[in-house]
Amino acid sequence: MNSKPATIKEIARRLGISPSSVSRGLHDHGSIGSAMKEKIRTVAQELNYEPNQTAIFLQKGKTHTIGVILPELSESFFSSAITAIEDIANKKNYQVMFAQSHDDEAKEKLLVEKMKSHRVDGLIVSVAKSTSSYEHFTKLSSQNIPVVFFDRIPSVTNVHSVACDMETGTIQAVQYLLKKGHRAIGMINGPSNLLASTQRKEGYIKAFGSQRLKYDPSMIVTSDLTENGTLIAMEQLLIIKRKPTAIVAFNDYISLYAIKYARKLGLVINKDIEFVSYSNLPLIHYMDHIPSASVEQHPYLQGQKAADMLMDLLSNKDTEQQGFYRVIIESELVENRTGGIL
Amino acid sequence: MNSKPATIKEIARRLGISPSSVSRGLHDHGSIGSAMKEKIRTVAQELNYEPNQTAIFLQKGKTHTIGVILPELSESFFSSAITAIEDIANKKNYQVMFAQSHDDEAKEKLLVEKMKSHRVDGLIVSVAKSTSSYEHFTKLSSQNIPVVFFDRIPSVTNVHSVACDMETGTIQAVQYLLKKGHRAIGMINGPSNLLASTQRKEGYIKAFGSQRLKYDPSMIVTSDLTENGTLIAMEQLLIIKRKPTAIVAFNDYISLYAIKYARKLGLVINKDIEFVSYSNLPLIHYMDHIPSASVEQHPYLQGQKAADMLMDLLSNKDTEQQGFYRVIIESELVENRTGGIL
DNA sequence: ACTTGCTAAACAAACGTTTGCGTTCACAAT
DNA sequence: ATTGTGAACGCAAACGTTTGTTTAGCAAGT
Repeated sequence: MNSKPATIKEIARRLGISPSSVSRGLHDHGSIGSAMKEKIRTVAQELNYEPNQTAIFLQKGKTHTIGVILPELSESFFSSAITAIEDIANKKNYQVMFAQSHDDEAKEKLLVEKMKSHRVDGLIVSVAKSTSSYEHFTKLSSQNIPVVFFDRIPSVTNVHSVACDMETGTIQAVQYLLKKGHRAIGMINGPSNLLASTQRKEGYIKAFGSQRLKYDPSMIVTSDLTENGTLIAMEQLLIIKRKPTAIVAFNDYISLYAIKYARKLGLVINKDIEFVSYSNLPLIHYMDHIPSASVEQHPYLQGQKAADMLMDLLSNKDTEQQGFYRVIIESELVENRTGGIL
Repeated sequence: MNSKPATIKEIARRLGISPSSVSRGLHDHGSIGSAMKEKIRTVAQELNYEPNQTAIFLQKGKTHTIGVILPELSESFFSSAITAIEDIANKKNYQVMFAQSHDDEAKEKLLVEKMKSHRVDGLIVSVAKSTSSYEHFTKLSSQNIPVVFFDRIPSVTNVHSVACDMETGTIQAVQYLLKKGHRAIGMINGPSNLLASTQRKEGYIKAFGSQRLKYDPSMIVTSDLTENGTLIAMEQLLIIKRKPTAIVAFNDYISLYAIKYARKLGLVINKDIEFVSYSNLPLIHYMDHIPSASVEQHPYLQGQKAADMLMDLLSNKDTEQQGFYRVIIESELVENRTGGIL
């Protein structure tokens, strides 16, 4: 009952043969008699033999484990993404070792060290908001441990990455509103140091351009992504003489904050003012007053691509690395159906 | 740049001493000269030495890794719980290897095997809904790999577990409604094979008993936890001559389905009918029409206790096991503030 | 009878570390 | 001069596996 797990050695001892023969017998590997092979198999069965992976890891120098570091599991974006990563990894017989940085750069660095010392074969990372330097990652790559970034990717170019292009989705979103007849379209954008903010702004401008309309720069305001910052942004928008009849919000949360504020002012959603945002959170489906459309960022797909990329890097580890993978996923506007009674 | 990571052997070679001395030097372990110790340390620094955990794992027979298997990461309950587990584990220098069963028993079994072959030191599990046999887990325990169950725990007694007692929370919930003057209180319960359902029913009955009131058995109906099943349950409740003025719903989702239905019938929430449920999901805080209170199940705390328990089992692995840990956390009613404008 | 060639198995080294047990040496105590 | 003591280190085994290199045995070809 409390016996140590069976080993190859034990099997060898029982059969009076050498461990190496047992190993070969179990692997169809080298030269081994089919009679003996059978015997080995049956004894292995009897003893309930399972290979000790730690020994194999040491021997092969691989752990068949990939590390995943991401900011917050409670964000549904990331829980979808990691589910995808897990699925792919499992399919390829890899295990996932994961940890959350909680958007703390120091913690992130610590985790990278831990992962390294656990000898993960590769790493998938979505960096913390506060992360400003990337040496801890480049150190990994230089030690031949591939790193793939996704969604929140460093602004440097010499890394492998998967990300979603917000520009196309934004163009779709604005065109969607234009087609509906809106002309005064506000945008609540995020902090300007984020690539995602730049892309949203670009998309906004291009959408207007594509219809040969010109846009009002004062219609683009910035929120620090808190509820309060969003209220301030809304005030800025609603002060404009030509009041916006539609607003593109940075994400669904921002949208909900803004909607709440608009309703407080007595505005009727989708009548006086319409919202479009990003993320397409599941919680939307339980609510009455929601953005009429949302730009989907495909978290599952991003996770999938990132995992595929890492798997590819791992299997071609020996062959000389040439350049860096850089996958861009197109974001995509989807219309929302409310889950409420309205 | 692309060099193999430094090893103890390499350090030993450079200093012309034996690997064992290096090991001791790095660990303050056995007898080692302080001068030599210094030299060892500096060389280790220079070479950027990091111990190869896989070798240590093999040598020590421990991986300092715990496995976590749970049904769905996208449920906020579980993402909180695993965050707690991760926090505790990290504090004790353990890494987390995790996987989702997606409520599929076959997948769960597979995962257990994978975890075992990766030689996790212990396992924390919240079992899949469909899981009916537990041999795959008992096999682990018998191999001296401790297993701790949390939240969804097997109905057998010879396991370690952490769970939340729904009865006390239910008593609080019903008493809360009684105190508010409600007398016709409905309950939408879950499938009767769940322990959690039994506890809810018991709590309901006890709460009435404690006020020397008697309850109407037809007030307790069952939902299969889908939206449609919940509508049927609502119909059953609203058919009763003495219509319920308040309803205790199995969880927040059920509550939201029920609220949606009630509103469709023109009922005004918290006036014509009041809801109380379980889970205390974050999404509640964004909505207008919500249960006025919710029974908190303390996912973070459950994860914490489960991790603590496992850590304890791991550190006392050698000492003979006597009995099983069984921690019960009291559920607790918390009043909700709406995040909407109402 | 002697090389060849083949199969089936053993041998041994290796992966990187830890650790019990020696060994050596210097020096103090007898 | 002998013994004891302790410090500082080396040796070697061990963890469980894989894998390149023998070796042994045996049948077939010359």
